[in-house]
Amino acid sequence: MKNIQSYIENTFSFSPLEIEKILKCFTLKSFQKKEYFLREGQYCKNVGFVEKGNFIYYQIINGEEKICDFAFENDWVSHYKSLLGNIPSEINIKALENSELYLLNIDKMEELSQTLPKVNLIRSTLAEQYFTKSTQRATNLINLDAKNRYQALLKEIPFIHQRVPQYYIASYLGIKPQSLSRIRSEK
Amino acid sequence: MKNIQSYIENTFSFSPLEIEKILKCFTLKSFQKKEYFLREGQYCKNVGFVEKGNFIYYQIINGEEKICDFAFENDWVSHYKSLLGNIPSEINIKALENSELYLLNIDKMEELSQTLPKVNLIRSTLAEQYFTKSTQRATNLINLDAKNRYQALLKEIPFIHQRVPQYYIASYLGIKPQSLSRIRSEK
DNA sequence: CGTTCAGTTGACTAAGGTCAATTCCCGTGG
DNA sequence: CCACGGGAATTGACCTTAGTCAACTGAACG
Repeated sequence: MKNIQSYIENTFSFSPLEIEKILKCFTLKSFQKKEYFLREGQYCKNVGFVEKGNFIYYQIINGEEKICDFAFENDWVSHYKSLLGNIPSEINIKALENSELYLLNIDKMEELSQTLPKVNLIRSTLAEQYFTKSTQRATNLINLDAKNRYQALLKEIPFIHQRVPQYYIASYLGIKPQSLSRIRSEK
Repeated sequence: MKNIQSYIENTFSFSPLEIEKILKCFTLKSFQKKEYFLREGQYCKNVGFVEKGNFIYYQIINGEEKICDFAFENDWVSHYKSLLGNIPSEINIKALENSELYLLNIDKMEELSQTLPKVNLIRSTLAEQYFTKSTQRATNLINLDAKNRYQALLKEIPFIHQRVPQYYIASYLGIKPQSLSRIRSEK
């Protein structure tokens, strides 16, 4: 079965009919490695569900790519601020691997939630997930040193080293690649 | 005129009749200095609009109060995750001064948005504001040193020293009170 | 093979933390 | 009105963590 279907079945209590109705609003799109879901300056009009592959979120600051998030299978991909506020994105979201997303257009979601108010559950789950992730990241940056942030990340995404280059992981943690290398060697 | 009224008039394009309808759903509540809007473990059921006064958001971590947000006049007060997810709060929100909030119950907001769909604008503005604040905080923690974070905060809230003790400001910035004192004297 | 770029390692530096001693400020009670 | 007490803020000396700069290794790919 498709990831998106089992995700929606297991996360919300929709009837088979409702699920069918919801799934019909999504369209499948493939992304090549390094292809962009969203670029700085664009308006984000979709939320995507990662059926396969992975994506990084980053900003260019002082000429450096600063990674601010990852998305793997069963995560949602979107730039919340641009989507909700209808403003240009300050971030870039690109595929690190060949990937597949189920896309849902924001206007379509709006429309769908008229006939099926329970769809608002999806919307608030999405909001909650994004909000939780970014506050947790700030909390970790304040309360944990680099080594503990790294261990927390490994606990959250144990397979990250298999799928993301180490210098991206370091960037996400807010440290230099050299420092992450030392943390790892120190064991 | 009340802050809440001019805020809603200026932020959204509602008709006078709509505004009246919306305002009727809010109730005014006073908070004594040090009184709590929300405590760890409680379920957050309201959003509040700060008519007067100010509030801090904090978590207790390793026995220390870690400040994670402030709210002043014309800000919204709420714990988004608890409100949306209907889960107990991990944070505390308390008044630093004698304050007044206009409270809107989440179920009431739900109900109101049935008859007046434009109310969803308020909801998404709220979400956007919270999301923006927390991602900006994480971005600042990654990209700026303590001095620049302090200057960014002063730019955002120029009057903060008049209304918040310095050790709370330091906590929000993720540094020790001694360090903030040194940053200020160095100027 | 040689080029390139990720990752490692070493030596040194800088930002911020820690511990401790004052000093400042403000509310309270005599 | 003044003196006192207690918490906030400042300052100094020293320490720890992560950054910087640079050299080197190793794997991937043309």
